[in-house]
Amino acid sequence: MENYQTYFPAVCTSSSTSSASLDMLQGNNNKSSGFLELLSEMDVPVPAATGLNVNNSTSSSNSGNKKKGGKKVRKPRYAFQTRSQVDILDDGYRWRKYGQKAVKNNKFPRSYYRCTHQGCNVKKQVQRLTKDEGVVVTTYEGMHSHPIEKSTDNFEHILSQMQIYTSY
DNA sequence: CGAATTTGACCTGCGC
DNA sequence: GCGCAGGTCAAATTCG
Repeated sequence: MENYQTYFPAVCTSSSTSSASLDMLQGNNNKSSGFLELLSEMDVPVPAATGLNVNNSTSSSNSGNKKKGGKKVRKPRYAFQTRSQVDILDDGYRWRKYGQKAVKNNKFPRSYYRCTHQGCNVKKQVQRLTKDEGVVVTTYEGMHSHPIEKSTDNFEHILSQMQIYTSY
């Protein structure tokens, strides 16, 4: 649950900015200092652990027994703002897309990904700024509890790939 | 043939 | 209470 800096070590060296929300990223506060911005974690109200609410009309007569420990679970979210032409920033894990929705302020839809590893409920969403087509905001949610499926050698390739797209 | 993606429907939280 | 916006699921489809 510690740092996710292992994702982009070369990038995370940038100073952590003040706690900014996604709304600021959407065009309001535009402080594009470098080519990447790391957002701090922020508390997000999470309904349940896995949140598997079956919306079945059949036998969905729940007595309303919702588990609540009383402790507000804050889910850390890490947002990366990247300059890239491609939305698929492969960080070494396998992701399965489970949704895509259009955002109000954005022309481009937001993609929702989920880690395919069993028991790993890490979520990721990719959003593109309507103002700058080349800017992609990747938000990670949760933490991985398993090794990367790909070799780190490939990771270097990814980094170089990012730089290639970045240099444009 | 299996796994991943697509896409519409559905649910929930929030504001008015 | 209703409507909007965001988030998720699940059946069908496509790709390897």
